[in-house]
Order: sequence, then structure tokens, then C-alpha cells
Amino acid sequence: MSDEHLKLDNMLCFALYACSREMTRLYRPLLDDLGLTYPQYLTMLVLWEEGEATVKHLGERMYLDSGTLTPLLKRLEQSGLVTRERSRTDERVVVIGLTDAGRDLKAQAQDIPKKLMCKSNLQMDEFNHLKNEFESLLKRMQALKD
Amino acid sequence: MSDEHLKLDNMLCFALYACSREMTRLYRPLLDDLGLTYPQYLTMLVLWEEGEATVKHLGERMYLDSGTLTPLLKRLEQSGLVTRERSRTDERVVVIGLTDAGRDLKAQAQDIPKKLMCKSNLQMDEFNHLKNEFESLLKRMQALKD
DNA sequence: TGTTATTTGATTGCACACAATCTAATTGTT
DNA sequence: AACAATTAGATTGTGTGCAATCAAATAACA
Repeated sequence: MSDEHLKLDNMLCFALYACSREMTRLYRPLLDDLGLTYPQYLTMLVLWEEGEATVKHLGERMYLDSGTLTPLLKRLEQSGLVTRERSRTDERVVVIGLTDAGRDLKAQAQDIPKKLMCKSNLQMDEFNHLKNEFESLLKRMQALKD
Repeated sequence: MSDEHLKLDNMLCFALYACSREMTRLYRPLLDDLGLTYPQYLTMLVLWEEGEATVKHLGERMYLDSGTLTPLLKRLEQSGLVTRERSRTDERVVVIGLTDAGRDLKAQAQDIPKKLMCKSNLQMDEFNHLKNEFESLLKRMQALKD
């Protein structure tokens, strides 16, 4: 019965993969109102939290590399939400900052987490439980990338 | 302290998003040996399980639409692993089948789940626990897409 | 100091994801 | 039979993801 191991229904990884896409699908209509995609929203979250950040730092926060971030950040710049400037002390570093419009967008984003909790029918304790499990799994997998 | 809701570290969705990418990253080196990407591997799993399937059915199993599947299936056809044929009873339907090479690849894929369990340092009971949680979350989110 | 190594982003190329639109085929209704 | 509605895939366009490669700048050190 070794075939059972290969069955799609059995696979943890598939559940994770499908869950992740379903979740971003729940976000989509809310983010459309802000004119953001989900990864762009994550980027703005970091910037709202920290004011500004280097490309490298954004990559570390979101586990994304420059091949993904550079075009994404250029689109956010095009949208007038962020600025991109080379650091004067180290010309290799690009610092991403917020424009006024980018800062203002935060107000519109404030109620997204609440709307999503409602939409997903999750109670606060379930929510936290799941988050903790994902985060511990993430940490374990992160530890394996040597 | 409503800002806390917007903090990246707090977000269930981000944990899911990052976990999912980390997991496919764990698969990548194993799948490279088979010449498959992760979504291609999922497609082959369904075909190994069911022998053949319509594009529609593959989409339902994996929650993917034709815009994703059509080019992916063409690549699998190019690789000589699957066949694509219009159904004779309903010309709208495209049936995806396995070639001999596609069937043979299953043998090489047999030990991927085991390798991955080792790699991820998960015990069987943890594995099943997580899988169940993901699947119930997935089911709940699926129920919301009306 | 001069050279090597490392770091930081950018670029390129390929493969998803997915919305929107289109075409062809089938089904339903009258 | 005639025609509207539905269904299955294909196509197009935009936006990630990520490996591989590159160039410029900085750090390290013999």
C-alpha cells in the first residue's frame, strides 16, 4: 500500500499550498480597494511598521529575494506609494521609504485584519492557535536551509 | 494599540504564505531529480492516482484554473510525460493521459514523501496533526468562496 | 597599497497564478 | 428546428517567485 504515500489527499505540502492560495484569495477583494496585491501589502506592512527599510531587510522579513522585490518595489514606486533611494553612506544599498500617499494608505488598511477574521469565520483563539503552529513549522523549515 | 493588528509578525496569512513557499523549497531539490516543478508534481500525482483526467478535473483537484493548467500541461507534454487529447464524445473536453515515460516516473517518485519527512524532521503524528489542521482550514475557506 | 572576497541590488529567463476575454461545443427551451 | 444559455479550454496580460548571472561598491587582509 506504498501508493498511499503518493496520494494527493495525503500530502501535507499540498494542504499548505492550497491553503495559502485560498487565503490570499480571501484578501484579494479587500486589497483591490487599496490597489495592492498581497505581496505588495506585505511590503507596505513592513514599511508602516518601520518607516523605511532596505531591499535586503524587506527580503529578510518576507523571505523574498531581489528578483522578486525589485520589480515589485518599482511598481509601488510607480503607484506613488514608496520612494527608492541609494544610501549615501553605502552606494550598494537601496532604501525604500514611504511617500505621503503611502503613509495615508495605512488608514484604509486598518480594518483589513478585522474584516478578514470575520470573513474567515475564525475565532481569536483558533486564529492564534493556527498562527502559532504555522510559525513554529516555518521556524523549523527555516532552520533546515543551510 | 490597533497598530498591532497590522504588524507583519502577527499575521496568520503571512505565516501560511511563507510556510508554503518554504515547503516547496524543500521539495525543489528532490523534484529537480525528476525534472518536475512542484505544481507539475501535483499534476502527476493525480494522474498516477487516476490514470487520466480532464483539465477540469485537474483544476478541481488542485484549485487551479485553465490559465495556469494549459501551459503547465503543454510543458509536461513537451517533456514527454503526458498526452493531451480532445474527448470524442464531447469536443470541449481535453483528456490528459500518461505516456510510458510518465508512468515510469512514478517509481522514481515513490520515495519523495519519505525523504521529505526526514528532511523536515517531522514525526508521523506531528505530520498528521498538521495535515488535519491545514485541511480543515482549507475546507472552511473553500466554503466561503461563493 | 593592491588585490581578493563579499555584499547588495539589478537583470534575465522561466514557470506559475489568476482575472478577463474569447471560441467552440453542448444543452435547454420554446 | 432555432436560439439563448451554459460549459470547457485557450489566450492574453499582469504580477509574482526564484535560480543564475552580472556589476558596482565595500570590506578584508597579505
